[in-house]
This record gives sequence, structure tokens and C-alpha cells, in this order.
Amino acid sequence: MAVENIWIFDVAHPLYTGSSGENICLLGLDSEGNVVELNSHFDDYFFVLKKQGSEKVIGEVVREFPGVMVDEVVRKLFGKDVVLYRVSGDAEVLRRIRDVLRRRLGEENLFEDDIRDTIKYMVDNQVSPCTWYRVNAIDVGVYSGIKIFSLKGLEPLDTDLGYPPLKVLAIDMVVVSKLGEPDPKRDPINYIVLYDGNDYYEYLGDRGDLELIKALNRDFSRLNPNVVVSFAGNSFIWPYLLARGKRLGIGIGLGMGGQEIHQSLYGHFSFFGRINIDLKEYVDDNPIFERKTLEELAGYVGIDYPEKSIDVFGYPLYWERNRDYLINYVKWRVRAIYAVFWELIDQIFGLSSVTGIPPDYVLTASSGRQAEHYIIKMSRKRGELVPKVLGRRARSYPGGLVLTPKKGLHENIAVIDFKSMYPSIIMKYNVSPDTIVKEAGEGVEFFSELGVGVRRDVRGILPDIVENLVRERDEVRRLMRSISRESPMYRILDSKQRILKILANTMYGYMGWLGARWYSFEGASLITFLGRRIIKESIEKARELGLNIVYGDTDSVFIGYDEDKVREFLDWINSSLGMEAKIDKLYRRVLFTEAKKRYAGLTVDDKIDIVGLEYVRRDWCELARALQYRVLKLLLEGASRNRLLDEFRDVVNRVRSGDFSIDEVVIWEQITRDLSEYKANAPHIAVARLLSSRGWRIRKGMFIGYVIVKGEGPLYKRAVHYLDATPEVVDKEYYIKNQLLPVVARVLEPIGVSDKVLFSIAEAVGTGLDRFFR
DNA sequence: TGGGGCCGGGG
DNA sequence: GTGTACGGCCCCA
Repeated sequence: MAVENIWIFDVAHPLYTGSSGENICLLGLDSEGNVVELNSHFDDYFFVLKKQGSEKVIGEVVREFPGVMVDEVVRKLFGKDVVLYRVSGDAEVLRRIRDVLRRRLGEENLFEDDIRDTIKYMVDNQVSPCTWYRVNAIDVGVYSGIKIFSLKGLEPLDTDLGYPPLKVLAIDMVVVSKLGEPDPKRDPINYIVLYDGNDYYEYLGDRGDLELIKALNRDFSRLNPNVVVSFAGNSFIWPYLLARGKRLGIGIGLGMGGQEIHQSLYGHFSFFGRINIDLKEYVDDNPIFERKTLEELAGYVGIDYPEKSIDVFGYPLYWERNRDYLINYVKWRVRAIYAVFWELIDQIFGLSSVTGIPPDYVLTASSGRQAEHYIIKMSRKRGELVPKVLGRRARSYPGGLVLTPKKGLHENIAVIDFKSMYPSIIMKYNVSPDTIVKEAGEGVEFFSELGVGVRRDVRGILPDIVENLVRERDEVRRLMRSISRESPMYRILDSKQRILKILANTMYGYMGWLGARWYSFEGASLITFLGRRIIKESIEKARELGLNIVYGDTDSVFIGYDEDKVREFLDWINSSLGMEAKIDKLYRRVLFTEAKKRYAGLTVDDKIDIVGLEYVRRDWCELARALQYRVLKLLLEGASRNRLLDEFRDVVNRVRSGDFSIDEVVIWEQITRDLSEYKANAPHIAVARLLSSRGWRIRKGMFIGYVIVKGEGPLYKRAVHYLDATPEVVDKEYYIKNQLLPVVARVLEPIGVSDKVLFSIAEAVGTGLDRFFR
């Protein structure tokens, strides 16, 4: 018997079960960094609702499949007790019996038959990945470099040991084709590079990529990494390698013991005994990244990036003409990928440990799935069945309230913000799929304007979960105060508290998501309804107090800062509404256009905030965005009208004289659907279609950069891919009138500068008449 | 000239 | 494949 500390990172089916009957395993690392496999036995199961007719069917089916166990049990479904048959047994038999029962009783009468055994094993035993456990196990031996144990018991460790020693390997790949998109049936891999923190391992496909893959397989076994990290591995590198291997008749044996990699849940790729991290998935659903590039991610974590990056559309040309530069660039990429992983390790492993999703696909899972996994984990403690997603139709409901701003420049404005408004509403009003009712009655708080009520006699699952998240976050933050800000543990805890906050904020959106197991249309509608009511009542009170309200959106109000009255206002919110609000920001000056969700301000600590305006939008060119920023900054800092106009005049002048680079005039737009689904002739779609005709596969999520060139007709006929354009062919007049002028007009109009003035400047600059308009 | 398609960002 | 509200461009009738 051995007792060891093990950092669990995955759950799987063991490679070799032998005669032990062990059919499931936890994978982990010991404190020396050895991979361990902890085998045990787990009978998979599902539930069948006990009702008229199901007893007879169950009886028949059980006789037909000996070895299956059936027990009558009670569980909760949306808070109500239900009687069920728990059917359990060997995985193979269980699958067959499940199919028969689905057919005979209807899918809606079976529960948890749609959850994988590995997940059930983890949640039933309350095991979380990326967490240390004190493990009691019997040593079985070593196989393929993995220490195999028979698991006897485990309990979470109180003290956090950080991470075990991890061998991390970054990978990147180059494949080019003369015909655009590389095709694994046709195009060999040109180049792969690995980086382990010290050395590069390079593989050239010059003598065919069969040799390349053989060498790669060999080196993976030799280097034996615990973590394989890439940027777009799951969407490009791994599927390409697999398809290429299939073509060449060679396996992609990058798992431990040469196990082949395979595609798994949500489209991620599994490597036996290793953690596969794709950092592209991290940037893709993080709104702070505009273009979703590795360069942005590197910049975000403070890593230098090259002056000249290469877009995949440019790879073929570089491979042909400037191969050394491309290879150097790809070597920078693996270095950056490696370094970024270490910067994000706490976020990735923290998310995995909190949600219970193994690190392999915690980034692949959408935020809805992450939230759901956490709920499943928590539902076990309440004896709640995991509900199913069956037969739903999309419906929409009203959201937050947005006030029309008072146009113009305002001084001394306070932004009052409700603390976590929707999570607070969920907790305070007990809004949850299992508490929502549609009729008034005993123990029900009913909202007749909406025709929806909530039970107050039972605590709902989501309010319970949100409360847990808030409590746990408070504990983590308390812990943080007792340790040094410089310690690694501080960073781990900081990531954790952020994750807990994000999860709490996700629960409202989750409840309104059509694909959610705990979906509640009425619940989500009630939350926004209560949010609107709260903000309306607050505004009314603020008016009563004589505060000047200039704007408001969902959970915030912008008011003239009168310290005493604001204090009184906040107290009132607390005592009368039972909600918490705070001063989120103080602006020396704020500029509102007539439009909602678009403004800019200068805070008391001299920060420029720009919200919704073109400056923050990637579908405006860099030249226009930078100009708007400068004009806004000057305006908010009190510059004269002439000074602002000069700023505009200078850029117009630059453009007219051709003093700009292509990068400054590129407009980036995302492809959000399959090309064939587009009905409109928009510029970026026209360019995407052209690329497509050149053989490029245009995927959802890709960014198309284009410029408008001189010529006749609608814009979509004059949009050119940025790599095909030079400054000489750019339509300067388009950029002056449709990019530079509008962004300046937008922010100067509220202070009384007319379009006409700007238009005259735009017309006159460079023609010798511009001085006339000063 | 106004409505629809489309995109991106706000809270 | 978390929600809704919103503005503004471009195209087209």
C-alpha cells in the first residue's frame, strides 16, 4: 500500500484492465512529476422514471440482459421528489439496454443516460481535476512510463502545493499550398517546430513528411511532455496531422507510450497521459482580444512580438521567397506560445479545478458548458437529477433598460453601479428553474405584470449556487490578504476569485440559454424585469433628491456628483431596494453623443475612457481610430476648437499626400457564418468570396482585412484584400470622407461643430485653400 | 429614402 | 451554441 500526494489532471479508461475488473482511471502527477494512473471499478448507470407502464418494461428488459442491476431510488427533479429506477452495470450491456429503453419508453423518461461515465465518476466522487489529493493505492507496476496503481481511496489536500513539476512543449506548424488552403490529401507538411523552454526541435518536410512525422513521434516519446501547448492545435494542427498520417499510413502517436491522438468531446484532441492546451481557444472567447492573434495574446501577457507578423494568407509567398524570415517568425511563435502558457497557467488550471472540466477541454468548452459543469457538480450535493434538453423553441424576452443620454459635455459626473446586479437578483428573489411558477399561490411571490412567480418556501438550485460562488470568493479573497502579493499562491488565488466571479455572472445568461439543462425562459425574463424595475425606481429616487441624471444603462446611472446627495442615494438603494450600489467612477468630464452606448470620459485620475465609439471598434481603420482618440483626448482635456480641427486637418493632409501605410487603412471584419449563407454583398464578404475562389477555405471566425481602392461602383466591388493592395491604389477620398470625417464629426457635433465645417476642411486640405477656413 | 443584412461592442 | 439592447454602415428596392 502506498500513500502519495497526487495532482489529478484527467479521467479516462485504463489502457490495460487485465482481470482486475478495473475499468476507469484517474490520471495524475506525483510531486516528482511522474505520471500515475489510478485504476478503479465504476459501474455506469442511468435512471428511468417510475410511472405507469415503465415497471413492466424494466422487468422484461432486465430479464433479457442478465447482469444488470435495478434499484428503486428517490431523487429530485427541479426540486420535486421523483421515484426512479437506477439501472447500472457493465458499460457494454448498459449501452444496449439504454437503447432499448429509449425506444420503448421515450428518451424523456431516461435521465443521465446522456452523461459520460467518466464525468459521472468524477462528480459522484467529488474529484476535481487540477487539484491535489492524498491518495491511498496499491502499486501495480510501471507501464509505458506510467506508474499504475489500484486506487483504494483519496481525499483532497488542505494545503495547496502549487503545481507538480511540468514538462511543457510548445508546437507550431507551417503548411503551404500553391492553391490556397492546404489540403492534407495533397499538401505535405513543410515545417514543424517544438520548443521546451530551452531548445528548438525542428522538422523539415523536404524529404517528404513521412520522415517528419516519424521523427516527431520519436521525439514526443523521448521528450515526454506533460503539457502540449499550441495556438490553433485543435482547429488546425492536430486534424491536419491526423489526416496526413492517414494518407501516409502512419499513426500520430503523440500520447504516452506512443498512443495515437484522437478527437474527443467538443472537438478537442486527446493525448493519453498528457494535457493538450490550445491557446487560440483562450483568446477566441475573450472580448479583450480584437483580432484573436497570438501577437495580441503575447502583448497582453507582456511578451515582445515582432514588428512584422505574417498572416496565414501570406505564408505561401514567404515560404517561396523569404523562407528564413517565416521560419524565424514561427520560432518566435513557439517561444511565445510556451511563455504565454506559463503566464496563463493559473487561469487555465484554476478554471478546470473550479468547474471540474479536465484541463484538456476546459478551454474548448463554451462558457455555458463551463457553468453547466459546475452546476452538475453542485447538483450532486442536493440529490438533484441532471435534467435533459428536449423540445424547445427559441423565444426572446426584453433585456436591460437603456436611457437616452443628455447630449453634450458634462462636468463632474459620478457613475453609480449596482454590484453584481443579476447575481444579486437571483439570490434575493430566489430566481431559479426549480422555483419558477406561473400561478400565484401559497408560498409564492407573484409578479403579476409578468405573470411569473417564484416559490419562497424552497431554496432554488441557482440561487444556492450563486451564493456558494460568492461565499467561496469571499473566502479566497480573505486568504489572499494573509499572504504576500509576490507569492505564486497569491496569483493562483487571484485567478480563482476571478473565475468564481465570472461563473456567478454567467448564471443569468445560462438560465436564458436555449441549450441549457437548467433553462428557464421565465426565470431569465424575471431577472431582467426586476433589473429594469430596480433601475427605474432608482432613477425616480435620484430625481426626487434633485440629482441630475445624464445617462443610465442596465445596472448603472450617470449623475451629477453632489457628494451628500449621492451618499443619501446609495443609502436609500441599500435600505429600500435591498441592493448594493457603489460609486464606480468619477469623471471630470464626459461627452455624450445623442446615441446610447457611445460616450467618452476623463476620470478624476486622468484616464481616458472610450465606450462604444469607433475608436474601440475593429471594423474602422487604424488611421480613423487613432485620430478619434487624439481628438477626444484633447477635447476632454479642454483644448480649443481650432486645436481639434488642426488634428483633423493634419491627418487629411497626410492621406492626400499619400503619407500612410497599408496597415493603417485596413478594415477588419469577421466571417460569422458559412460563406454560402450570406445574402448581402458586403465588402468583407466579397473579399472572402474572392479568397475562396483562390482555393482558401474561409472558416467561421476568420478575420478578413480589406482596403477600399479607387474605381467605380459600390464598395463591395472596390474592396481588395490588404495583401493585394498598395498605398497607390487606395481610394484616399473614401478614407477622408467615410472614415476620418465621420469619426471626428461624431465627437465634435455634440460641442457644436457642424459637419459642414469638417466637410469644407476635408475638401480644401491639400488644395491650397485650407488656410482660408481657419 | 427607408428597411433589411450585418457586425461589433456595452452592461 | 450564456443573455438582450443598440448604432451605424452598406446595399437595394
